[in-house]
Amino acid sequence: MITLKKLAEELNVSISTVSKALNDSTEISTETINKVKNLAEKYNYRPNKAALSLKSNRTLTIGVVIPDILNRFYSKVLSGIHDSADKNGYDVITITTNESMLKEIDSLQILSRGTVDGVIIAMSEETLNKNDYSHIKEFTMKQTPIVMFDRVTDKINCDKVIIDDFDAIYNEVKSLKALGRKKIGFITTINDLNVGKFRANGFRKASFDFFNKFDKNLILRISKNHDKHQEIEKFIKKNKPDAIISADIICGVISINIARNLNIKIPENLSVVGFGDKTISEYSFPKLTTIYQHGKEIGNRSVELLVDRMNSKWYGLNKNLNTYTTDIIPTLTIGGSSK
Amino acid sequence: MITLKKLAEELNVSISTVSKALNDSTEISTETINKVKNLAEKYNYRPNKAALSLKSNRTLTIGVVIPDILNRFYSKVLSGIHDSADKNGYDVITITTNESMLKEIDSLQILSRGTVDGVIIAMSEETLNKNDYSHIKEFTMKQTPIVMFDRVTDKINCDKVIIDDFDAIYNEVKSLKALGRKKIGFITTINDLNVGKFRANGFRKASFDFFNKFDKNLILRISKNHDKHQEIEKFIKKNKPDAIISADIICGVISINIARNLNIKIPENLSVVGFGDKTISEYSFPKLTTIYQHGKEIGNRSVELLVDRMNSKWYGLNKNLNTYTTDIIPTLTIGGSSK
DNA sequence: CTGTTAGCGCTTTCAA
DNA sequence: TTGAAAGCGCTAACAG
Repeated sequence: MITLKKLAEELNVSISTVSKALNDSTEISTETINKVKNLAEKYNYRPNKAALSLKSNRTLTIGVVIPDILNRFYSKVLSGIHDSADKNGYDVITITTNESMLKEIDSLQILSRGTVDGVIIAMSEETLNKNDYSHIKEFTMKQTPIVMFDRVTDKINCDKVIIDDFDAIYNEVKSLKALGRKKIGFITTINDLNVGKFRANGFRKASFDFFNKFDKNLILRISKNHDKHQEIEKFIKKNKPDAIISADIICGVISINIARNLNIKIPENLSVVGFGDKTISEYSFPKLTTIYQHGKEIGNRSVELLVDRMNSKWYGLNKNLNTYTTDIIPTLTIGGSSK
Repeated sequence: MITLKKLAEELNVSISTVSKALNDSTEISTETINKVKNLAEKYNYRPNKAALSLKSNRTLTIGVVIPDILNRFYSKVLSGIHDSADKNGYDVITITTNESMLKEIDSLQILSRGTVDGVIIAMSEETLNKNDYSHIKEFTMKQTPIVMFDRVTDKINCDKVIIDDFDAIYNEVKSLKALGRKKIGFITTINDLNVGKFRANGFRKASFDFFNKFDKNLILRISKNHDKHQEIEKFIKKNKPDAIISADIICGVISINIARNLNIKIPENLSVVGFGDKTISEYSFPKLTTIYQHGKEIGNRSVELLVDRMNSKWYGLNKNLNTYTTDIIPTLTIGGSSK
């Protein structure tokens, strides 16, 4: 590897002169600059990244933690992440968890070594199931910005990117009807931003269109501070739906667990369709794959949010933004439509 | 970020003591070791990766350069790469070229900054088309080991992983026959390792099975030092096949170019099926997607070869291995079967 | 305009 | 058994 030192030696100047020359410092004469640049060019000199990050405390690399790279949805998101990261001059280091919480913990450890400037993560199913986000929480205590997408939780305060798609829910209802399902329940979580509002609207419209009626009771809205498990159990016992659409993946997973505990046969007597990715739909019958139109966009947005955050931190704006953003854009909604 | 320095200050010992303690040096007393380790544990200390690589000249990261992450084949390979890299303690940094040679050149530049210990690459279509591998060649001049897979070329001396699958060719012939093709040509390149031998066998057997005959003339074997363009042009003019199966992607691309120059309508009058990935099959009609069974395995093998190479380099075995391997395993064949 | 120096976090001689 | 110091490649404050 060709270094500043070698260039300096060959030119009989000091290392700092070379460094400054390559960075177009006004301190250096044009003549020297040219001399240096020519030699650098000749040897195809590239500054060592490790040295740079050690010095600058920036790696210009972002870390991505996803459950599965073969999942179409995640690979689309990843593709979007790559594009945007590239545009912003960041490298991408990807780790897959295979839905394992242990691996996820590991991954965050690996990325906590000054390897990356920021992290984009979709949590593993195991993490969601165990409802234990301590490792993520711990990570957020450090200085490294983190953005969650798709598999998110209220328990963690950070930027989030989720989808909220009217059409998808609408079509989901249509498909379930076509499959003979008659009593479809819809579960959504309420938060300050009315996330899931568009989805609920999609559900309502579909109910009218395909069942000629809309039963308010078939929508379960769970408030932030309520116990999801309890609410969902009550909901299932009371309404006995033969299909459940969950506006987020967490409630989907919970629904499945509860139904199993209640000895309801899945998928024979209850289809559960999660509005997340393939993981959930694997449990439903027949297998329904929610089609995401917005994978790339989610990736793009995640990077943008992360870059913003990293820049704020870098330029010392953290104080201002930390409180600011946590309240204002904890969740970014994509693809919502209010038709 | 918690550093050795901070630990040292808090414990009132020197930095080097802390370093040694954490590395279980026999120089340090058990008592001190425990003290240090406890504090490190408490603060969840992780050694800074940049510092480590600067010092050790190893990054424990491998770079992957692929045309497209959304291509099923490449994502499978990538998945295999991830698994193996993880097992070997390497991080993975991925860059996609979108089939652009410029982007590929860029990618190699990025990875030439001491960012990675080794590179796994499948070249872009543009690179293959232009038949210009100077950037790869240049890269191999540096110290960083490189492994090519799928999209390979004889022009570069390095470890390679390609597929050589009897069944796939066999089925390809079957499909083409089913589509009404009557005169199927097979193009393969010959090298010392008889790569493509299994494929040729697959073709021969399929010819007998599906056409009840095997016309030797319909196999074109191109020797290393022959001009592919010329040979293929001659072959097409002489045999006028209505379908061509190319054992490697390069000949596939070349065939298409030549056919176009000859005003042969693709895909109406000539199907070209490349034995590589989707890129080629997009030009064939109807679109044939070669199904790869071995994506993950290719990824695994690539990493293994690379790790071997990196270790040899690291442990100073290069001299020995450099000559050795260039001759013996320039190409690794996977999935070959001689049924 | 150019050079010296310190320091980013870490390992590793060498000295105490 | 511990510490001081050098050095990996780079930048930047400070001196000349």
